[in-house]
Order: sequence, then C-alpha cells, then structure tokens
Amino acid sequence: MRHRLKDVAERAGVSVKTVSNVVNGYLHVRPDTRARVEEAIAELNYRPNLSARNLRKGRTGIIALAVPELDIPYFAELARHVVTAAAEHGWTVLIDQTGGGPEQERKVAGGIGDHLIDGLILSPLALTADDLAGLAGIPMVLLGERIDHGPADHVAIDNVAAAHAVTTHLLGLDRRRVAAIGAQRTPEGASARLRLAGYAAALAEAGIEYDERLVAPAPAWHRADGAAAIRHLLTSGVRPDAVFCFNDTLALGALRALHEAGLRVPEDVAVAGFDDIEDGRFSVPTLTTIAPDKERIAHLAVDLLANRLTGNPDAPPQELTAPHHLIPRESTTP
Amino acid sequence: MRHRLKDVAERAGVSVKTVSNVVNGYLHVRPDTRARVEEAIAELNYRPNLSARNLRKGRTGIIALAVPELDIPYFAELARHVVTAAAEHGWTVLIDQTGGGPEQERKVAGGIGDHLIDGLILSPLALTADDLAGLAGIPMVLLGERIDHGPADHVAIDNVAAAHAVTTHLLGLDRRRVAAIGAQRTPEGASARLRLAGYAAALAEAGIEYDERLVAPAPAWHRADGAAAIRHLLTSGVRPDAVFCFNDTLALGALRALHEAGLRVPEDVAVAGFDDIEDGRFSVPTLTTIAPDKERIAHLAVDLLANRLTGNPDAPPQELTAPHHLIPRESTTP
DNA sequence: AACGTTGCTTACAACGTTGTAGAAACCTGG
DNA sequence: CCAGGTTTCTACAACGTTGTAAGCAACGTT
Repeated sequence: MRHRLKDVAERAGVSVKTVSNVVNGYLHVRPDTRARVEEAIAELNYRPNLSARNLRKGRTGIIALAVPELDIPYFAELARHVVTAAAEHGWTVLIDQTGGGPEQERKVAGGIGDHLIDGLILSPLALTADDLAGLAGIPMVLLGERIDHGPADHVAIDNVAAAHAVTTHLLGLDRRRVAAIGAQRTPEGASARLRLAGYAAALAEAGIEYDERLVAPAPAWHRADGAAAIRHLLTSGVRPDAVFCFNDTLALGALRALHEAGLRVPEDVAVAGFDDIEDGRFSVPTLTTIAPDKERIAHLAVDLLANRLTGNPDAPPQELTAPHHLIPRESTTP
Repeated sequence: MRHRLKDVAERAGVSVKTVSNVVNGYLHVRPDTRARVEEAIAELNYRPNLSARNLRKGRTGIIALAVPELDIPYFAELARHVVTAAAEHGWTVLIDQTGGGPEQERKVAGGIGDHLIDGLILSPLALTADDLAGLAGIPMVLLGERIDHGPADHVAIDNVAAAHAVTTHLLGLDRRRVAAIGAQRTPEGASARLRLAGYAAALAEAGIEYDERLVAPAPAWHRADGAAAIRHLLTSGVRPDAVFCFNDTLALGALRALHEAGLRVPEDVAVAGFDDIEDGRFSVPTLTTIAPDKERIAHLAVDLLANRLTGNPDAPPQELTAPHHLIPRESTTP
C-alpha cells in the first residue's frame, strides 16, 4: 500500500535517483522522462518517507513551539501566528506543552526526542540562562521575559514601558489608589517584576506614593487568581479605585470578583489588563489592555530561527523588541 | 558535538549493538558492561537519532492532533487533554491547525509529510466520509459530529440528547420563547444540525411550536457571531426570553450583545451555551452550559488509536460516545 | 570428558533517501 | 567528423539505527 522510490523507478523504467531528482525538482531531467516519472508517482500515490529523507539530510523540516499552557488564550493565539509564519518557510510546527516545569522545559530544550526538530521557539517559565547554557541544544529562540540576554535569540516587548503606559492611563482618569495584581517574588516571575517596575515608575512620576498594600500577589495568572486577589484587596482596608492586572485572564477574574462584590466597573473601580486576548473584546465590560503585536512576535521568532538554520549558526544572540500599544475600552472609559 | 551509537561504543569498548541493547533496555547485558556503556552515554550526552530509529522501525512515536482552530478555547482545552493522554503511551503529539478548510484537512489526513506520524486524531469540519475513504491514510480517529459511521473510529458526545437537556432546562424556567443561535445549513454544520434537532425535540415535547424566527444562523461560532445573532433577533420582532447558543463562545458574544441592548441576564433573557470552556466559569454572569467530558474524549480517542497501532489495524470502525452533563449557572438561574 | 543450555556479545544487512562521481548521450563549432 | 562542453542519467555509498543469526564463554548435567 505504501510505495518507495524504488517502486516508482521500476514502474517508470528509470533509476531510483532519477525519481529522487524529479521529486526534488532537479533541473536537468528530460521533459518526457519527468512526465513518465510523475505519472508513475501519481499512479502509486507515492509520498516520500520523511524519516529517511531526514536521516540523509540531517534536517527534519519541523520546528517546535513550546509554551507553558495551551489553554491560556495568549499562548493559543501566539501559536496560531507561529504556525502561519512557519508555513512561509515550509516548516511544520510541533506544538508542545511544558506546563512551566523545569524538568519538562529542560527536556524540550534538549531537543525533544533529539534530531527530530530543527529548531525550537521556547517560552520558558522555569528555565534559567544558566540551565540553557549547559544544554548543547539546538537552535533556539526564546520568548517572554524569563531569560534576558541569555545564550539564545530573544523576542519580547518592552514590559516596563507597557506597564508604565497602562498605569499612566489609569492615573490619567484621576484614580489615585491604583492597585497592581499579579506580583510574584519567585524567580519565575520575571514578567511580574518588569510590569511591577513599570507600575512603580509611573506612580513615582505622578508623585504618588507606592503602597505595599495595593500590590496583590498571584501565584499563577489564571482567572481564579485574579478573582482571589480582588477579594483579598477588598478586605485589606485600602479600597482601590483602579486595578492594573498583569495579564488579561487575571483581569477577567477581577471583573468577575468585583461584580460579585457589587462594585461597578469602571465607575467604582477601573480595570486594565495585559495581552489583548479575544475574551477581553467581548467581556462585560470590555477590557482595557496592552496589545503586544503577537503576529510580529511570531514572525520575528520564526525569522530568527531561519537565520540560525540557514545563515550563520554562531552569530551572537540577538535581542529583539516587538511593538505594543494601549487599547482603552469600557473597563476604564465608559 | 552530536554523538552516535558508534561513538559511545568506541568509548565503552563494546559493539554498536550492545550500546543499542543498553539504550533499549535489553535484558541480557552484564551489569558491568551496562554500567560502562551508561557511563559513556552520560559522558557524551548521547541522544538517539529518532529519524534513524524511525526509519528502521517504521514507527515515529508521534501522533498528530488536527483541529480547525487552536484559539477556539474548546480545542485548546481538548488539546491539553490529548497531550496528557498520549504521554501515557509514550507518544509525542504534533498539534496541527487545519483552519477547517478541505484542502488542509485532506493534506493532514493524507499523513502530513507522510511517514512522519503514526496516527491522527482529526476533528474535521470540511471533510466528508467519502473524502476519507479515498485516502489510503494512516490510522485515524475522528472527533466531533461531521463524520458519523465513516471509515474510521469516531468519538463524540450525544449532541441531540445534550441539546435536548439544555432546552428542557430553559423551558423548565417557564421560558416560552426559547431562541437557538448557531444554526447552519451548510454541510459542514453537522453539530449545528444535531443540536438543532435536540432543541426542536424538546420544544415539541413541551408542546411549544417551533418558530422559525427564533432560530438564528451563525456562519462561524465565534463571539462576534453570537453578538451579531442577538442583535438580529432583537430587531426581528419576536423578543426571546431565553437563548440556547450552540457553543460557549457564541453565548459569550450573546451575553455581551444583550448587555449592550440593556437586557438583564437571566431576568429578561436566560442564556445557555455548550462546551464548558473556562471563560464561562468567570463571565458576568457565569454561563450555564453543557460540559462534554473532554478528558474522556481525549482518552477514548488516544486509546482507539493505540488499538489500531498495536492491535488489529483492520478491525471495523468503532463509534464511541463520551458522557456530558448540564451545568446550571447564573445565566439561567440567578 | 563430552554434551547441551544459557547468558552475553557481535557482525552484518536492511530501513528509504540523497550526495558524489562518473558514464553515456547529446550538442556545438571548427 | 572530431574535440570539448553540456545535459541526462545511473551506480554506489552513506546517514544512524535495530533485527537476525550466529559466535563464544561459562555453566551444570550425564
């Protein structure tokens, strides 16, 4: 049922290599030979065996995208863009879920069943630059804030500037008790640290004192964590009049918890998020957020990988910044 | 930098095959030989070349999951469960996005760069049973409602019963003008047809006349379509007092549009969805929905594939039904 | 002491493909 | 009609792995 070059060759009455040449679009094949071979290919429904081709060529045509969780909307949306961008290079994308654990991330960075993938786009949560340096590793592009100026190419947005912009937006609405949700003290919380820094800088610029009690930690950045953080803030004595959530799912959880507490958004409390996931465009109220250019991020990452693979594999690691912009919606401006 | 069995063999002073035996856990290897080999493996950081192994064994250890869109939450959540279930069999999952187009789906069903994957779990939108029959194809499991009793194993939930249950729930709240959102007349709309049938059956059982004007079509099942359908219904003259949306994203869009129209949910209009995506647990109001057992679906699909691969590949196609249940939340019961 | 049995190890071939090198056929211009 | 080049095709080896069959010890049994 499954045919090989040899079968096609016999049927077309040529050598195996000639069939291979036809399949690979080699130029010097006589038109009638080519036609005969193509006919045989069609008749047998021949498809090349990628394992064999890869073994021979040392390339698989597959790149992997490894993200902590697929059902976090931001990563799902990003994945879609990466698949599209990779298709332009003729690559298939193997999408992998690390769960954010160091063990799984290390395994992925080591190459998944080695030799299977040509390159990796990794969004690390647990892994450090040192971990990576220790891995012989395949060509790799890092996403997100966890590892900066590490041993591999890196694409991110300017988190400090973005957080600064959101906070300034909230302050511009005459809010004075702007809370922040999503702080993390763990080493994994690199994004949290940068966003907190932008938040603090904006407060300082506006001459408002940084109030520890308005900064709510969140172990993960899921909806439930956002809701829990709001409940915590509301019982802590200092009622905020605005909340900057470090991502959109936190913000959606916050909206929910504020609703449960009988507070109106944005009249009583303005809410802003980060990521611009689709949910935020349809929530009640719609969600003010920072929109990172996901398509751009995906393209930059894929192109960096392409450079490593086809160009100079030993060029020094590059640090690229993708654009972002603030999208004000109902949750801050009715 | 990258080593082969041969390198390990030389270092350990044994034959290539002995190293292979150690790697594959072959029993009859003397403990000291094994130790020496393992030491060499560790020193060289040897990792087997999967392309070569696959070429030799005819198996790749990769299965593919092909879904229409990754950033539809239902598919993202399903993907997570499939990855988990496949890991129990030692398989890596290559996740693929078809976009729901016939061309891409056919390509995937043909085996993605052939010989690369051992099996496929496909959630078809465009492909028909006849299309599939024509494809020589790899072992395959179908998900969803598009193809029923086709040439491959199939896992789905009882859509008619589920739709019947939701509709009955709405009728039980003394609603009499229950609308349905998501109808599709295209051949791709198999889910829509079944859910509409369940809806109609429940109405008939309650002695309520089926009103064409309360059935709103939706070209796709995204949030925007749900919102548009509500706007359409509200201008059509027959104001519904309940809405059964054929999936949760439609329902979230509907919630949004009802809010914009100044209608209260559930007081003025009760809303129910289908899929139990995470968003629905945090929306305002939270969303009544049908929860298909996604974990079970994933497990059944992976196990069916395992049977094809390791058991009888020519067994007649199986039709399995996964359980579902109704989860009443605020959008119907305040 | 010769025997079969068992445990451990190895040489070889094969999986299906493509790069290399070269042979055969075909041109071109003198 | 031949030298020199170009086009077209082919045989062979190699990519790294594992299955097969067979070799070699060491053992206990007769």
